[in-house]
Amino acid sequence: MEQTAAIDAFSALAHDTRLRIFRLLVQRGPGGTPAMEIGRLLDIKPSTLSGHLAALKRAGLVSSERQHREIQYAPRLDAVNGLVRFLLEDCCGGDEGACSGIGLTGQGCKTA
Amino acid sequence: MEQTAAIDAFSALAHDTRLRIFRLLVQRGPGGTPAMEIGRLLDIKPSTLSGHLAALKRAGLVSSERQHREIQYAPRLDAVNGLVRFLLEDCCGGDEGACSGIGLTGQGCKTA
DNA sequence: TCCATAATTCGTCATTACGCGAAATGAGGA
DNA sequence: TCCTCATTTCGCGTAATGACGAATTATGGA
Repeated sequence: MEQTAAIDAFSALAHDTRLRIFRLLVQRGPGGTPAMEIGRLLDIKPSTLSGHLAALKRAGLVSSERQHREIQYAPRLDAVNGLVRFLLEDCCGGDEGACSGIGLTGQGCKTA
Repeated sequence: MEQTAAIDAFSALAHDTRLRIFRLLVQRGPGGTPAMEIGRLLDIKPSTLSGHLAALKRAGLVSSERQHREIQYAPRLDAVNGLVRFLLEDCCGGDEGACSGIGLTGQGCKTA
């Protein structure tokens, strides 16, 4: 994960509609949700939705796959993992114990 | 954590300079870093830096405390934790096992 | 009290992001 | 092949964001 990719991801999430879309996809699970259904559930116009889904995809936060006539969108949870690792890289200068007890073990923060 | 707060936090991180500031603070650790030193290390003008630090603080991502003549800024790692929890809330509709193996246990995703 | 340094506020200009209607594109079923 | 529905592209007006110099405020030492 590099700076530019992280910024793209954070930018994608820093928007009311896109954040709602992403969280909906998380709740729907890895099976995927058709674009049209997202729009129906969240009341988003097709052209607007299309742009937001494209942004989320460009940011690597969602994947898409065609199923018959519809395109299914699914969240990429590994992207979230990567973001957190990037944020916490070299946490506390590698000083074990300095950043303890935040419950992010394995995310770049070496201690629990 | 609510939607608005999450958007503020993601917006704050969705910027080259602010992301560099936050990651620097993470690496520096919870002890805090004086504002001026941040500016010196990252080559940011005082007025610009001030605005960015204010944005990060408004978003709840950093805390500040006065030490003598300087103001020390420290990262709030619990905020990162909160963001991830918010993102993954009700992951997979609560279906244990559906979202396995992403290494985010305890972050809102119920399985490992 | 006075000064030097730390940090913030303000104003301006340039750049970019959003929403959405209308039109175009694309894929699959009959 | 033709038709229909799903999705994308384009263009416009509007609104928000960012950088930074200059001026201002605030803090602690002499």
